[in-house]
Amino acid sequence: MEAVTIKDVAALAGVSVGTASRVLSGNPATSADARDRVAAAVAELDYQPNAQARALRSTRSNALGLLVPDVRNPFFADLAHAAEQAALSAGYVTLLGNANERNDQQDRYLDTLISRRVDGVIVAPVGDDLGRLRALIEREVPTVLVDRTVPGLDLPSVTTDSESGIRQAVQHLADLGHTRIGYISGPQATSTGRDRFAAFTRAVAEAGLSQDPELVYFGDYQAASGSAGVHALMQLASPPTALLAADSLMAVGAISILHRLGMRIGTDIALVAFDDIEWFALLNPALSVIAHSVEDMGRIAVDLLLQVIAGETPESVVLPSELIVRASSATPITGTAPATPEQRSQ
Amino acid sequence: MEAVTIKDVAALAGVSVGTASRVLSGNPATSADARDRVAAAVAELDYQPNAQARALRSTRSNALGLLVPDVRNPFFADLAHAAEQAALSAGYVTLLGNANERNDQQDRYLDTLISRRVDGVIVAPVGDDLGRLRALIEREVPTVLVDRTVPGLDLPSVTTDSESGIRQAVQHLADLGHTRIGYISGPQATSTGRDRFAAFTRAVAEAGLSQDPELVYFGDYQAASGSAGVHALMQLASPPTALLAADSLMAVGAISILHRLGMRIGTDIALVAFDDIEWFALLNPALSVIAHSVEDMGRIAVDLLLQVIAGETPESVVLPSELIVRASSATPITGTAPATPEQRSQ
DNA sequence: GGATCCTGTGGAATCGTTTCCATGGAATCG
DNA sequence: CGATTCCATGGAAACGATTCCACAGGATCC
Repeated sequence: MEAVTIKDVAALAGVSVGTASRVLSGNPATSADARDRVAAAVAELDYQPNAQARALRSTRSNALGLLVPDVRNPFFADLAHAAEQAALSAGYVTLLGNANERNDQQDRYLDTLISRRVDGVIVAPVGDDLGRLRALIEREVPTVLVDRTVPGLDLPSVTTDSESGIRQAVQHLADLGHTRIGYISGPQATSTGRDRFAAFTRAVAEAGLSQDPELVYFGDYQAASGSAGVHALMQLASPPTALLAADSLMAVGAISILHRLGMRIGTDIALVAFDDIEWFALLNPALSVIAHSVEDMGRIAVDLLLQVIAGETPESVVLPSELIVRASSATPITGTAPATPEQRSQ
Repeated sequence: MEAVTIKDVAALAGVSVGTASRVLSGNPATSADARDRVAAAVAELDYQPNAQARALRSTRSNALGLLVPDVRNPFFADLAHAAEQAALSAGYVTLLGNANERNDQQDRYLDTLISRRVDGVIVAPVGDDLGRLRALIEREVPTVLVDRTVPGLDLPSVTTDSESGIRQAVQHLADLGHTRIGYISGPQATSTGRDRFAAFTRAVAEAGLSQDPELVYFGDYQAASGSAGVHALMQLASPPTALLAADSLMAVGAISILHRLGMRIGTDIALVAFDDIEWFALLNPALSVIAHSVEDMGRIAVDLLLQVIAGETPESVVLPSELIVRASSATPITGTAPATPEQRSQ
C-alpha cells in the first residue's frame, strides 16, 4: 500500500516526531506555531494515524466487540444497529461478530476479540455454555451481557423482564375465552428460554387455564422449530385455541405453517409473539406482540460497558415488556366477526 | 488488564522469543522439541497473541471492512451475514460499519477502516458522492463495491442485473391486463436507482403500456417514501392499477398505507417488490418479488476482494434477477376471484 | 578429512506510535 | 541581576510481535 507515517508529517512540518504526536493527540504542551505547521502537513499528506501502532503503545484500541447469536434475526440486527450507533458517538468502533447460534463460533470470535485487545465486549450469549467467556473474566476484559445471561457469570447485564408482558398476554387471551394456550418455548439452555417459560407457567396457573404439559413445545428460536411446534400442537386430541411464540423467528415459522394448514389467524386461532418487529404490524391480520425496546437495550448496554471500562461496577438493568394487542388475537373465542378493519378479507 | 506476551511463553518454554514466534507462526524451521515445549507453555498460560503488534510488524491485519448503508434493512443484514461468514472461513474477521444512508457517516467509517489498516474493504456506497472513497484508491487499499457502483470509480464490483427481473415483472403485469403501472423508484443518486428506473422505462415502452411520467414517484429507499409514493400515485386523476416498488423497505411502506387506505392488495391493486425478503412470502396475500441472491452477492464480494488482495484484477460480476409471482399480483385486472388459496379471506 | 551445506537457534532490528526524560531559552521572582 | 519556574521541544525508550542475520553443530560431499 502506502506509507505516510507520523515521521513524514514531522519532517514536512519541520518538527520532531514527539512534537507531531503531541499536536495530534491534543497535548496542551504545544505551541500555536507547531500546531499550525503540523495541521498543514497532515492536510497536505492526508495522513491517517496507524491505529495498530497507537493501540500497541497506549493499550487502548477504541474498539468494542459485539457478539450476537444471529445477525439475520431482526431483533439482533436492530440491537447491533442501536449498540453500534451508541458506541460510535462515544468514539468507539464496533467489531461485530456473529455466532450463528453456535458455541464454537462464539468461542472463536471471543478469542479474536481478545487477540485484537478490544477495550470491551458486549455479548448476547448463545447458551449456558461458558466456553471462552471464562477467558474474558480471567483477563478482566470489561464485559457486559445483553438480552441473555449465563448462570455462574456474574457480570453486568441488560435484560428484559418477560414476566409482565407474558402475564398480560396470557390474561388477555384468557379474557377472550381461551382456556388452552399452546406455548412455543425457547430452548431451556438460554436464560430467556427459561424465564419466559417460567413466566408462562405461572401466568397460566394464575389465570386458571389448562396446565396440560402437552401444550408446551420446546423450540430453538429458529423459524423451523416454530413450524414444528405448530405441527405438534395441532395434532393433539384437544389442540390449543391460542398460541404464544417465545420469539419472532419461531412466530414466523408458526405463521408460515398456519397458512399452509389453511387456519385463519385471529379467527381460527389466536397468535401472540414475543419481540416487536416492525413489519409484524403489516401482516394480515396484524400480529399481537409482547414488545420491549431494543434501542434502549443496545444503548444501555454500551452505557454500562463504558462504565465498566471506566472502572466502575454498574448495576444490571432490567427493561420492561408490554403487550400490544392487534388483530391476531382480538377476536373472542366464540365470535368470528373481525374486530378491526385490518382483519377483513383482502 | 493482564500481560501475557510471547516473552512469557518463550521464558516458560525455555526458548528465545524468535523461536517461540517461529513455532507460533508455523515456520518449518523448528524442532519437534521446541514445538512441544512452546505448545505446552501456550496452553499453560492461555496465551493469545496481540493482533496489533502482529499487524504492525507484518503489515497484514487479517481484518476486512464491510460498509453498508443500513444494517436494519434486511437485504443488507443478509448481505452482512453472508460476507461475514465467507470472510470468516477465509480467516478474516469483519469490521462492520453502518453508514445510516449518510455520506458523512460513510466517510467517517472509511477513515476508521484506513486507520485500522484493514486488508481490504467491501463497500455498498450510500450514493454517488465519492468523499473518502478517493482515499481508498490513493492508498491502493484493496476495495470491492457491492450492490451499488459509483460513476468514476473503476473498481471490481458485484451487482444485480435489474433489467431481466424488471422486464419480467412488467410483462407479467401487462399479461394480467394492467396498462398503467405505478413505479416507486429509488433515488437517482444511486446506481441501482438509475438502473432500475431505466429498465422500467424500457420495459414499459416495449410492452406498449402507459409512459405517463406521473406514474413514477422518486423515493429514497426508506419505508416512509414508499408510503408517500402510494399516496401521490393514488391521487392521480387516473391512478395506476399495479405498483412496482424498487426495494423492500419502500414496499413495506407501500403495503402499510395501502392497508390504511382500505385497498386490497392483489385484488384492488397489484404489487411487486424488488428484493426477496424471507417474510414477504408470509404476507397475506404473499408478495410477488423480483429476487436476486444476496448470499451469492456476499460470498462473491469476499471472493473478489481476496483476489484483489492477492494482487489480481478480477472481473466484475453481475448476478441475475428473476420474477417470483405470488398472490399480490396474480389476479387479472378484470377478475376479482382469488387466484390462489393464500389469497382468500382470513 | 577438510570444505560445504543444511537446520535450528538466539539476538537484534524493525514496524509506527506514545510517553518519559533532559534540555535550552524565555519569563518570573525576590 | 542571578536564581527559579515554566514551556515547548528533541531524542530515545517502550509496546509485542515478526523477520533478518549470524552462528553453532551435525550431516554430506568430493
